[in-house]
Amino acid sequence: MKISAKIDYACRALLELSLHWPNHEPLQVEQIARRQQVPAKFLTQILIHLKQIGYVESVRGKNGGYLLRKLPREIKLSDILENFEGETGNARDEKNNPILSQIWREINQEFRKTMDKFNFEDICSRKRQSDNTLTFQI
Amino acid sequence: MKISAKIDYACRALLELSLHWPNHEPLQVEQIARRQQVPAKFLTQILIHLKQIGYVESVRGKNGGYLLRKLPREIKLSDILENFEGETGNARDEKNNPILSQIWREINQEFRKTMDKFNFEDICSRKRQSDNTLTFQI
DNA sequence: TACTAAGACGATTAACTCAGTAATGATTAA
DNA sequence: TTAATCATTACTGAGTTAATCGTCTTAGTA
Repeated sequence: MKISAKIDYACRALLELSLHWPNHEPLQVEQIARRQQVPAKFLTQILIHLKQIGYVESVRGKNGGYLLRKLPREIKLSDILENFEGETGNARDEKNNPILSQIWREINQEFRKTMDKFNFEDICSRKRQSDNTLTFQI
Repeated sequence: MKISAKIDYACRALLELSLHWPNHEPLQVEQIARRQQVPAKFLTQILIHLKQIGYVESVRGKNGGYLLRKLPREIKLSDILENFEGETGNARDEKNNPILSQIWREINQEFRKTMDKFNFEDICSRKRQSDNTLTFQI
């Protein structure tokens, strides 16, 4: 079970934007990239994709940047994974080996259920909580 | 969640060998390939890998072929996935984003638990049962 | 015992995807 | 008008995937 850099980065960007929310000032690619240690140029591409699938909006020109287009609570990890990975099933053995095929489907469903449990409001809470803990420890 | 051709084919081969078990005649790559509709030469590589990680054994020379080296019940989908995918985690953000990192770990655990449920004895039963059903339907 | 065909073995390759860079264009606030 | 910023396209190198080719082993046999 591998999480590609792209998906990982997309989630980091959404986390950063969620932490920023509900502030209406757009957040620049450069800033997100710096805070989350992601290559900025690469992140640009990812944000464009996130925009196309409706999770963020962009403000062009000076003082532009990105903003969430949904409530953090409405964005789930499963959505992102599916949108970035494309088709989740494998049609390869649909015809030839229906049993295995069925098993992959069952596994996929379970997987999706797990991913559904994580939305960005919760992830933000966890982040804030862990930051507090850290502060106290220092 | 994508299942690569390699993993899919590996599972098909193991299914075929499990169905053949406990017969001690080795099963030829050519046969497995034909029955499961897998490119034979490619399957060879996969079987070599399965041999290296101890799931099958080979008999060389004429009348050679492959045999299971474990009981079907002892082979779980999770084993195969892990052995073929290599490392399951992503160390990318371990340092920078421990929260996301932790979440990926939790998801991975769930995933593993799901995959643990499937062993090849059960898959064989399902296969045999479905074949029977088909026969009755015809 | 030397030969031959069946069949495993392992190196190699072609195509593709992933991760990232670079260059250039379009848009807007100041 | 200019500087900041997103948008778009093309490119590249590394790594992976899917598949092939040629070689080595072995059983059977004349």
